[in-house]
Amino acid sequence: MRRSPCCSKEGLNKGAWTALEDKILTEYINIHGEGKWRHLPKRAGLKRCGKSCRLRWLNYLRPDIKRGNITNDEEALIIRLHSLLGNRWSLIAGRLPGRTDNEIKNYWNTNIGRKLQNGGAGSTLNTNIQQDQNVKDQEWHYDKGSCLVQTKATTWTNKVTVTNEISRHNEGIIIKSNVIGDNKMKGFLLSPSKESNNDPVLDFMADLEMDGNFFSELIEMDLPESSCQENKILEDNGNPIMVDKVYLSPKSSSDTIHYPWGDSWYWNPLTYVG
DNA sequence: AATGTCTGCAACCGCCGCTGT
DNA sequence: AACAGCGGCGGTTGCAGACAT
Repeated sequence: MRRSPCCSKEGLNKGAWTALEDKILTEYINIHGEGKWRHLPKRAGLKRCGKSCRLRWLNYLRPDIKRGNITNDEEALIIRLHSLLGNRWSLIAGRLPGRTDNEIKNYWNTNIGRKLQNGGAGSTLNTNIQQDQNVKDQEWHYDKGSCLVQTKATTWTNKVTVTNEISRHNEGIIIKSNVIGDNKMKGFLLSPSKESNNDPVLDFMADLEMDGNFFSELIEMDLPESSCQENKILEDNGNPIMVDKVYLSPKSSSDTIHYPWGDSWYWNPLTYVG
């Protein structure tokens, strides 16, 4: 059954907002707060759809909106996050304070996407973008269960508990992890290779079988405050484990997985937390 | 100067998940 | 369990200004 429109379209203004409309909306929200978008236009005296009011507020009028061009750092982060999350603009925007999903989406479509299309000789692409071009050139196996990035946003806040059992073996440390919640992840992070043991920070090989949401949601996890420091993730008993690098490998040697980030993937999840 | 084309981005649209009944 | 309302999301559109001819 088809839903009715969010509000009657009869007699409503459309298109660009006027300064007066902005003023009315801003003053109303400053007094009454956000939410109740459906009823807001009538109560505020605006001839606008509730959705339109919400969009205008979130993308333009909100006081914490950051104006100005996207910086190089922000662009690099967008590219990196996009390689992880795909077109989940709201999640990406959530990692860029003051930026909106609409702004990032527009920026991607008009700048980065175009650069990627033109990527190659003479372009000003930085390394990240060139890597992303390589990503595009690779075949993804979206639909074969091998891709870890989903395109649909989900909300998964405060539902997640990561427990780690650490056992030391001759070959190093094995961390068994599981995520308790609606999303399932099972797997383990293997010890650093012997070759990398010069690094005081552990390199882990990951052999993971997990829900496709896991990585994107891991970014969203509310880790304990202390876990955000010095690349530490807390064990159950509260002792920190140093985790700096995670590499992924196919679940079995027979799998042929082309990860978007290349054959192996460097990721410091705590970069994005807190 | 006039006209056509391109670009950036604000805004709209339709779909979806969550929640309350 | 089924339904409806709401908020949120991503894709797309359309317009205004910039730029090219």
